[in-house]
Amino acid sequence: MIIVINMPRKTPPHKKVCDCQGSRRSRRREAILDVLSSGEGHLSAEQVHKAAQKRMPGIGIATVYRALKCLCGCGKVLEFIPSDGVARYEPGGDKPHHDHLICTACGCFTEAVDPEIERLQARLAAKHGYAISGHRLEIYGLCPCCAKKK
Amino acid sequence: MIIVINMPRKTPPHKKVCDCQGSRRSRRREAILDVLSSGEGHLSAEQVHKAAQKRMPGIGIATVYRALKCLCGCGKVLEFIPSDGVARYEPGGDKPHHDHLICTACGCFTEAVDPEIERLQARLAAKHGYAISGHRLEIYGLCPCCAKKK
DNA sequence: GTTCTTGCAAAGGCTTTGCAGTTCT
DNA sequence: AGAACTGCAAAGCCTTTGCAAGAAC
Repeated sequence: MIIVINMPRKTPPHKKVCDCQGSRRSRRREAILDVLSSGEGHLSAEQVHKAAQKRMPGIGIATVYRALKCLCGCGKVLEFIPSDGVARYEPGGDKPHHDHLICTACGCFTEAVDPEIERLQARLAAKHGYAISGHRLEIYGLCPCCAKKK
Repeated sequence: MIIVINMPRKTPPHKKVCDCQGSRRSRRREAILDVLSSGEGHLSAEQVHKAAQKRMPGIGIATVYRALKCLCGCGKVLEFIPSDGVARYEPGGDKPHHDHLICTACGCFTEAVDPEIERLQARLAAKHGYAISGHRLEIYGLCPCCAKKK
């Protein structure tokens, strides 16, 4: 099974993010995790923040970012960064790997996976001498709803 | 043939970028295009700027960004945004579509393409009712050089 | 009491934009 | 002349960080 790995972002690795951190019970983190678990997924940090504020008024955006980093480190949340450069978050861990179909009209995300593609990716990597550790596939187009409207 | 399309970035579409613009002969734009054509490709805007300064001392970063946008609009340059969120540029137009293998150790880019994967992507999109307009595939791992070093 | 977490405000990195001056046609 | 291009500095967006206060263990 292939795990999606994002390119290293700006965060330098000298400041540990979630080795033993993120372990304390905290209402905000629980709220954030709850937002992602019960929500539609693929939320931006800002969207997570807004949703979390309904459950935890006063929660700050910095807390959201920090919690998301921790939760990503623990594997409880998955971060993925599409080509608009804005990170999206979804509940992780138990969820199997998947790629994304992204609607260029409404911006919605659909999860999809094709085992054959996964296999061929591994083959392609091997062909170029790469020791594959992850991948990211995004397919852009019109979702069924938006295609119908046109 | 599938063309890679990036998600819309922040630039709102009300300000036209390259309909009839970018047409004037300009030493800076020629320098920028030259950098990309003769260089190794996959350069960030900052790298393009640095290289362009050698040919055109005093050229500003804003000029580089504006020129790149124009050149992308004209198809002379391709922009692609990997998961670190920093745009990379490569000469476009005549070049056939390709995906990228990205080394997680040294950050180098390798171009690759597998027609079968392209086909399966189209199939996957169709299966979900998507009218596909583009895609982006990045495979992460250790490049042959870096793998050998470990 | 020690360590982790939080809010706020400030800063960071990449990119875009306003403006006045310059260059091209 | 008129439109496009340019450099500079300022601003924008998303994200991270320093700090002092608060909460968890």
